[in-house]
Amino acid sequence: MQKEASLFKILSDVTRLRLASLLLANGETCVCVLAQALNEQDFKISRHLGIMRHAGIIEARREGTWMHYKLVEPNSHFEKLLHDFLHRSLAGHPTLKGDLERLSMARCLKDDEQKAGASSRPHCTRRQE
Amino acid sequence: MQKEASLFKILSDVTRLRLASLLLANGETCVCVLAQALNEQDFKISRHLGIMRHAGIIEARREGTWMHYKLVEPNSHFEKLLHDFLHRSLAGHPTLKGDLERLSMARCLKDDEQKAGASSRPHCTRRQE
DNA sequence: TTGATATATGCGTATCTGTGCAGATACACA
DNA sequence: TGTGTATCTGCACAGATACGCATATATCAA
Repeated sequence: MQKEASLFKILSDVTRLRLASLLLANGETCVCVLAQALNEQDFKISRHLGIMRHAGIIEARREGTWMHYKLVEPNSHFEKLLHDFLHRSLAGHPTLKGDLERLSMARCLKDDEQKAGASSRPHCTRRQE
Repeated sequence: MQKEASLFKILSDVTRLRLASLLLANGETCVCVLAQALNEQDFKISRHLGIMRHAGIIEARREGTWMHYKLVEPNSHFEKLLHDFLHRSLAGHPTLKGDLERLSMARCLKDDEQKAGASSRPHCTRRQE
């Protein structure tokens, strides 16, 4: 039962739980977007994503300088039910709603460059864009 | 979302996850029975029960020298779904089956007294007894 | 190659966590 | 009151964890 306990440990940190909720609700998402959605430092998000990735619950896809993360498809009865549980129990959670709100306005470029260049460079691709 | 993460932290320890599974499957249970079911030292079980009790997920009832613990009735949507999830995902788990097997044979008295006195003293009450 | 952007990681630190042991506490009974 | 059983807890220790900072790596474009 150590495997199940380890999965709970991954979700026992608020930052990771918010990340898991976001990836569950938004699908594959870029690191910079996740950092802005959670309003946290890039390196902090990156570190937690690394922990989740090492645990095998998310996977990464590189696209240029951007890294996109998404939840791994459940490969056990327990993981399948865990996904369902998270989806049902956290949908509509105030924290998740706030994170999704910030996510919808997130851009990869720094703010000053956005104001100056007006998107002369490409943004990282996001779902539904 | 800190509250939800804290609940996951409670379940992130194997001993506590096994205890939660047992209480979910067996209902109110005595400490000595839980210790024998998990094949662990009494004080270790007691400490983890204390952590779970302090977290508000289990409650205690004293009966003489015996303490009986059971899961608190879920008082939120999240907790309700969590109970359902644990019930569905861990039912039939090999670890839980083994723990339930030992639980069914557990007695409160020390082994030597059992052999000698042949149950001249009462056992702690258990479900379905 | 140089510079810029995005992401990851090594390190030191402060804090938390689980464990085992010894001892304390609570209760029942004589 | 004293003894025995069941349960809990103070303590020290080893190991894990999250954090912030600085730096490293990877990729692209000029």
